[in-house]
Amino acid sequence: MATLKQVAAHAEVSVQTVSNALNAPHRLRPDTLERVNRSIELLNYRPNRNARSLRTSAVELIGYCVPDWPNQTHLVMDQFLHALCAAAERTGRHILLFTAPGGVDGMPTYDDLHARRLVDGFVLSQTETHDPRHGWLKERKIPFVSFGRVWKESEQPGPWVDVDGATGSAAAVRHLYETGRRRIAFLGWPKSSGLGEDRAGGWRAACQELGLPTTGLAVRCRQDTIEDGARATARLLDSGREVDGIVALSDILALGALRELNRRGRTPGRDVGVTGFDDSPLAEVVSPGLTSLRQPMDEIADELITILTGPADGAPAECLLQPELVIRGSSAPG
Amino acid sequence: MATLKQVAAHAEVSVQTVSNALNAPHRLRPDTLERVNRSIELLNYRPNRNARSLRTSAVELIGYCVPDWPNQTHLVMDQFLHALCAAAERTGRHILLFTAPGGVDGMPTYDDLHARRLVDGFVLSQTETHDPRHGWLKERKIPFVSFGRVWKESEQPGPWVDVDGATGSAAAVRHLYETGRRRIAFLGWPKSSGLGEDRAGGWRAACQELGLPTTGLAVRCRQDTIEDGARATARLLDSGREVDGIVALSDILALGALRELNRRGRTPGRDVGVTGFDDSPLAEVVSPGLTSLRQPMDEIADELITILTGPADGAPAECLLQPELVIRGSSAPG
DNA sequence: TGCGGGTGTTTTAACGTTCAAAACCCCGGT
DNA sequence: ACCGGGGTTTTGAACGTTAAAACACCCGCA
Repeated sequence: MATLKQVAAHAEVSVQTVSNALNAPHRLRPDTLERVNRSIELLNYRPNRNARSLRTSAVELIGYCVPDWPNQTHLVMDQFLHALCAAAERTGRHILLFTAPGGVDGMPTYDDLHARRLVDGFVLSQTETHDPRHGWLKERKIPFVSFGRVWKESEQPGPWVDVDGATGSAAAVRHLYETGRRRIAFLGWPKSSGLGEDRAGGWRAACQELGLPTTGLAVRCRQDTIEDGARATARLLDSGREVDGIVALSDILALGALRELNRRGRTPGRDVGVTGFDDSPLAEVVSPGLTSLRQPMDEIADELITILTGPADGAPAECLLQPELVIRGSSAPG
Repeated sequence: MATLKQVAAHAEVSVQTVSNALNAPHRLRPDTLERVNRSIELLNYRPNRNARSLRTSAVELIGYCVPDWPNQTHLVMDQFLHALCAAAERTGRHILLFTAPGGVDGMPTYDDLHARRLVDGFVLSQTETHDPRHGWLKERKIPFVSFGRVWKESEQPGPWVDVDGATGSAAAVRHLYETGRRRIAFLGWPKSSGLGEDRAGGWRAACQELGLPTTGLAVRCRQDTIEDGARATARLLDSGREVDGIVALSDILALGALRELNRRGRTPGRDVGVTGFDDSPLAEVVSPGLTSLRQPMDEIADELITILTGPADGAPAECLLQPELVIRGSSAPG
């Protein structure tokens, strides 16, 4: 494996000159640059990242804790990781994966990775209500950025990127309205979920704006399963409220709605419009296709990396992105 | 951030002694060790991994290329990544993610990561028939191990870990047999898929062993979608072959089967037994639950890491693990 | 002719660690 | 008193890179 020294010897210049050829080529005379580059090429030289990091004390690695998947099935995690990776690479960085216990118990792991200089900073996701990780990291001045807001805090402890769930479900409501629906229900999670309340709020606001009823039309599911989604849908249909549209807080719940509708011989799309959230791979693969709100993963990842690697000046960066309604058969005009 | 030097000064020993306290404590007199450890603790010292790697030229990082998800929905990728991470950490290593073009076009990326000493080696997955990556890496003596065999090669170009698909689907067949099924069909992929043929072979062998018919009972789906699975199931049911069991090559195809059965008013489990493959999160979340073959992710990950980080002696290690049949409602006795 | 000011290149030192070898210490045996 | 030797600690050098200072050279100008 060639080193700077060998390249320098071959090109008959000093080591530093070769280093400059790579990091500050404008400093070299064109002919020297040319000669050095030829030697680099010829010897197939690749800078040793460890030596570089040791000297500059920047490892260009970003830590991401791969979650434990206790309750939620996170169907878009692969999309997220791919986007995050790609975004990191666009800035010459990479993603380092690790595992850690949830909540505050995992923080020593974060600290350790940072202290031993395995990573420069962290991207957090799976943010939970009152998530303690943000405050902990901020206190210790460990660089991080969060995908997802810390709900129920007066002040966000650090920079974040998030998707506007309220506007998203409002868009879903308006879309169903445009396809002729007038009694649009909401399938959600327990009130303790900040993310859930955000999306529920959008549904309610849009309904009120359009003069649609909301009373008795919001149902909460304990778990994010097809089963619970189906049960909630059954309750709605049995309530006699003539529901003709369902905005679900997740694709999984929406699948439950589709199943229950099918079971009762009502055709999703034609009889009842249904929308999901996240545009997981499933949305495309079921039939009829599930109308869903796509999270703009590439933008999210780009913003995360930009914020994390940008100048760490004063005010923490905050970025709210809009989801995109992907229309499929489940919301076809009735 | 404390360094060896500072710890040494504090403990009034040489730098090397502190290093030894960490890497070869048996060389120190107990009282010295004690004193050094106290200083380490007090100064909250953490060894700098970059300096260490520079000296020892081992980075303890393993590269994993996060796939592009063109066609297949890889629902168990998160499980795999979590297991891989955990296994790596058990040996003091970590996983570094990166993206690369598919096939041979991506190889320069692998080479680069290795040459610049960002990783020690690679874990490959998503192995395809005639996958060129294995040969390429082997030729250049870049350490790697593959999750998945390279199908259709006389000789496997390098170490691998894989799950025994043949035995897996045979187990599914036997299970359906035990629950009273006698006409068991197979939902598969095109013949070009090595993995598909492996699983199909197991189904055929088990049926023959049990004296069950197979003619006309294997159906191939172009794509791994619920839609295609449903269509294939429809064809089977229309063929007049009195199918009472379906072994599907993937959970997605199995979901298609469940849907088609429901559509025709036939209850999965009671009327027709259905099994899937991979035990993806969906299997648990649908109703009735989908009987499926769980890949032993923790074992797989452990073997991958063991092989990759073990002694690189002569014969390439090969390891075939058994999937586990997870029984749920979709195969309840009729 | 000598001097200031670029421009391009080299020298020196350092980043934090580990390896190899040398030095030191203490003890028992001659 | 001297030597040998095992256990413990220190010394010196090296891993491959970059920042900063030093140097050499050329040019224009007084």
